[in-house]
Amino acid sequence: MTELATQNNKEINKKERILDSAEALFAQHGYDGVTIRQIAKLAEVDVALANYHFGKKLDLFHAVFDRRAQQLSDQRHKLLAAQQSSMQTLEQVIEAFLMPLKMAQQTEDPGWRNYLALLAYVMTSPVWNKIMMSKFFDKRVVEFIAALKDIFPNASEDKIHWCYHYMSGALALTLAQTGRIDRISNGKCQSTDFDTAYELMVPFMAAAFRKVCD
Amino acid sequence: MTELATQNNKEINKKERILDSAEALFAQHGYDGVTIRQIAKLAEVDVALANYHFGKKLDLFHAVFDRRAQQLSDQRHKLLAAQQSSMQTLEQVIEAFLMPLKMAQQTEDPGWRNYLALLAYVMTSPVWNKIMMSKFFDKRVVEFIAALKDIFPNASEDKIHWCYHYMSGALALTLAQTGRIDRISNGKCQSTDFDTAYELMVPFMAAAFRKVCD
DNA sequence: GTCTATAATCAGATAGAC
DNA sequence: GTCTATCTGATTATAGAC
Repeated sequence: MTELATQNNKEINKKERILDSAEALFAQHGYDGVTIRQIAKLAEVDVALANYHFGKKLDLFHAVFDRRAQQLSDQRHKLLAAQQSSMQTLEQVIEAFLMPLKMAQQTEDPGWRNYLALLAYVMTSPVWNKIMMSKFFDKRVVEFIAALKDIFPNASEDKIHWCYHYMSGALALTLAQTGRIDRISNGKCQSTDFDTAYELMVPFMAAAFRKVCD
Repeated sequence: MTELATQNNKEINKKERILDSAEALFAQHGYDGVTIRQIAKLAEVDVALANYHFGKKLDLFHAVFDRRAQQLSDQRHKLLAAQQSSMQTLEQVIEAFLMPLKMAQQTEDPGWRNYLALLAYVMTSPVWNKIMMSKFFDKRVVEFIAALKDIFPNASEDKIHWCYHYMSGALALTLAQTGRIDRISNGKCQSTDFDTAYELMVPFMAAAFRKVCD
């Protein structure tokens, strides 16, 4: 747990430290697997401070989720809109959808990696998905689906949606960083190798979409 | 919560009812999101009974996970071994890998659907994945990867592993039944439509594997 | 803003009667 | 096997001093 607290955390203000620590712990153990006390301990602040700044535990969870969601969603929107204005290849549309995540995951800030693991948790949870994903992300997915419809004007909507579902699952597992690919491949591949993860995902998904939607 | 308890549950013995209820609740809310008391209430048994039969909460969780894991793993092994003995197409190998899940999810028994949602929870959790997936499932994945290596003898191992990773993610999200595809497609697709989910997944994944591994 | 102290609740686990 | 009762500890949340 201590290794999650970076040295320079000490310089950031306490409110941000609470968000960072909550982000890291919620991503690892889920909402119910984390206590305010654990968060406060990791953030090296008093237990009562989380409540003072964010109110109830559930409010803190939402605050953590929302903090980077807007930023991510905006970036996605911008890239997808830029694509839609001109004729684009399937690969470019998929890349535009994945780019913000790839960028976020490759940044120096470990907070972004924690956040994306949290996003994976929310995406795959039957409970949280319904509550949280419609706030920021569903809109962007609808835009992505629209771009796909332009590329596959003759495909049935069902097929496009199912294809997106498969891609979304592959993406979620990548964000989650479970370490399973490391284990199964005997260390030949790493969950943290995002370069490869995104590089291969684009042709993989493009070929798959074409097969089903063309 | 009450709707999860089926009428005929009343006839099954209490030990099984505890497992069934724990399975349903753990799948929905995760390990930490469920209390022994909730499980007992749903199973309509006394709180102390769970402890009597299964010991600690963590032991109960393992008991739930293990109950159907062996069965699933055996079926997968049988189908993959049958495939490997003769030359097979990529589609057939993928289908052999998915078949046991498809069958389980399509059965009348809602317990199997709950179990597969639990499996998705374990697969996507950084914590539980490391503890639980190696017990039964990693071995079968290695067999599946071996079959893929036969089909793509010239592909680098890394690429095969990453492709499997994407498929595994798509599968996990399907098992999780989050209801997101229903929401995004405005009800045109359903998370519970496993016929379509598996029917489209085979050509989708086959084309994707070929693109990356050929 | 920060911390101490505490209230109120609820968790897991078990002892012991039947 | 089953249930009642209870112990122990932890948790959220907050009131109030500084």
